[in-house]
Amino acid sequence: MTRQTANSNRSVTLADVARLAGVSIATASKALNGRAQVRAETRERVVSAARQLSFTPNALARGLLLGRSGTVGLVTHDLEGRFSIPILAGAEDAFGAGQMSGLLTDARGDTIRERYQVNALLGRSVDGLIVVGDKTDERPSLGHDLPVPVVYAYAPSSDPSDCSLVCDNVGAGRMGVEHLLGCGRSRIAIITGDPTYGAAHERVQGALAALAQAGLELIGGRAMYGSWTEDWGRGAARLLVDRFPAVDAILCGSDQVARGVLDALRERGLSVPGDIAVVGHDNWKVMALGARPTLTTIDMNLEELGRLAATRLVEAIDGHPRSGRELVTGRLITRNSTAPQD
Amino acid sequence: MTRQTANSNRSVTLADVARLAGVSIATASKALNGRAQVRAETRERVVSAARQLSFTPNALARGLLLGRSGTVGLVTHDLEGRFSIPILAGAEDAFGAGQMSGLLTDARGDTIRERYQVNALLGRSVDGLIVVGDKTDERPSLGHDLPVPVVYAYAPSSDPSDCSLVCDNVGAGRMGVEHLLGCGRSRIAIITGDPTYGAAHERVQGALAALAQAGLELIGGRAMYGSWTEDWGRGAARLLVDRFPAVDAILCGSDQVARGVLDALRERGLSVPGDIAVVGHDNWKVMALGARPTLTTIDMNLEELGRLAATRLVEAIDGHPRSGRELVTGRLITRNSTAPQD
DNA sequence: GAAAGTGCCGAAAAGGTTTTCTTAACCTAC
DNA sequence: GTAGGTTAAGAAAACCTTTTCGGCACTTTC
Repeated sequence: MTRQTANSNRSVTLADVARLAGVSIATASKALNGRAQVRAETRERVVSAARQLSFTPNALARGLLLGRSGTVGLVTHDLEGRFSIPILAGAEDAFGAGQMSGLLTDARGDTIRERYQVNALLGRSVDGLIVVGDKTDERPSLGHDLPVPVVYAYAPSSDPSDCSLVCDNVGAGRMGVEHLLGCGRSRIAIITGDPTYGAAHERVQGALAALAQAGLELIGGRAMYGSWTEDWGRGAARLLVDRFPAVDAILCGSDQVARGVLDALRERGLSVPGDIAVVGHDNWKVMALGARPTLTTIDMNLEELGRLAATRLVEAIDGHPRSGRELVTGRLITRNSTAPQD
Repeated sequence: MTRQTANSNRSVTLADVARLAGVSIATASKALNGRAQVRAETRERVVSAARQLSFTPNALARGLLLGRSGTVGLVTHDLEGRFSIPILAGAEDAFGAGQMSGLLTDARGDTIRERYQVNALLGRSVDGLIVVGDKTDERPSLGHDLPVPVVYAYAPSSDPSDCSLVCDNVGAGRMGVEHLLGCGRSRIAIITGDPTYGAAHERVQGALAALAQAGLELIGGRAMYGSWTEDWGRGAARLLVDRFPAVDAILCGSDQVARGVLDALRERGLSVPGDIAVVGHDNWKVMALGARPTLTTIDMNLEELGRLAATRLVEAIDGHPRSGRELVTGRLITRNSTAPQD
């Protein structure tokens, strides 16, 4: 049995196109890729043959030859997808439709696993890597002996010569306080989350700076740290209003915490924002929109961060790497918890 | 300048391993792949050479040759990642570490985009496709003229000869009611979500069947449809307890709805589960655990669904396709909203 | 009319791996 | 000692595309 038996399940190759167009494989390739040395009429013939056969070039063969696969590896530690999915979406946008695909793997916070995944991805000849963390704290670098560029998103690399994209937590804290000041509040308290998270401290730091600039002090003297839960938000809010009834605004470390705070305030008979204004952090839609009143919060612009990460990666792949940490500023989303908008 | 100049950024190939081990490329390949015709001592030498050079086979070259790339395409419509991320995780588990990688693309609910993504994935020689929907309603089939098998997850294909994996919504409804009956409740009402979602109806259908079996009728005579929001849950719960004060249990269509229901009941001074027991649906952790009391709910076993989807896909790739719809049953997670567990 | 130049096209190599087929070496049995 | 058999290893083809380089045919220029 010879090889030219009809092989229906084999996909159409460039050779098929060339045969149909009556040219060589080389010419067909040049015609389809817009290379110069092809007569217009020939090119036309090839293109129409390709269309007729609905030819799709084999990305594997091309990748093997060029040493570029047109794929990037995405190593995520955030299985909830709260951070990595918007980042992936942004990356897809930045790469341009169909030009680049993302190989997504999940390392589940495990360094060994991460190393393993990176190797698997390198074996697939990815052109670059984006590492997405699950918190904004520094993480160890993957090192510089990798054959492809790496961009760290959300969690920056501890090595300042790596390229990292992070949220501007300090700026976010500042932004929250400035908004509250602009709403006429001056007795501001902070209820935030887990003190082992750098993000919690950074946001507080920014808030304190803004307060200091306005010549104000934090109600209670210090931020209240706990956990990133509604439960803690409720408990902390009760404690706060009992000890400092004069408080007129609460800046929260996350939307979950803010949600708990809002519930506790309502149960204490305090009106929001009448008596106390509340600002959250994350713009986690289901939380912020389900809250009563709907929650003013800071959106970290994760899609933008993702787009930027992808852009930086493409630049690096094209031979123009950057290094250092780049801050992505958030934006305030005003809703009813600071300024009723009926 | 010759080619053998140290080329540090070029990765180590099988030829390098073979040279170090003092064998031919063919032998090296056979040794590393566990083929038979290699002497044990030779194999040992090759393996240690490979380890020494930290050799990783080039997946592109292998894929090109075998016609299998070792990647599967994941087309998702659920950018929130609420469904697709657990499914991806399950798939990764099922494929086995590093054996298969998932090329994730997001079609954003757009059929044109989906078609485009599928073609891009096929160009990358994926071995199969998993299509993840964003709701449990039927979706159009991708057709049977694709060169690779397709498995539909969460949203089944409208073509019954496709292989689809779906949640057992009917069973979930039944499960919820049976749990409530077991807790001694008999005056059960249903507050669910958007009536344009088949899932809403199916869960109701299962619940009604279980009620009928117990010789009971639904309080209010019919399920209350609205939207998948807390707002609706609150409003519906108020309406319900005003009109039917005797109700002693509410089965909710989602955790978000349940959350609203719980809030409204608490504000009406009704105790949960003392006066009224509440069951949710989804086991969306932040919702269910943040609720007061914590929410008994039905987990749809999405990881399991994902694992199963991946398993079915691998089977199909290996030449053993299945067709038809396969139900994945959920499991009840009991928390304090039906049975206090202090 | 010959030499130089130009425009198009095709042959072939390269990229890294797997598999088939061939060869070489060694052993067993008569 | 030779024929036949068995085992281990290597040579080469195949997968599909891109690019370089060579060559052919035709045009221009003196």
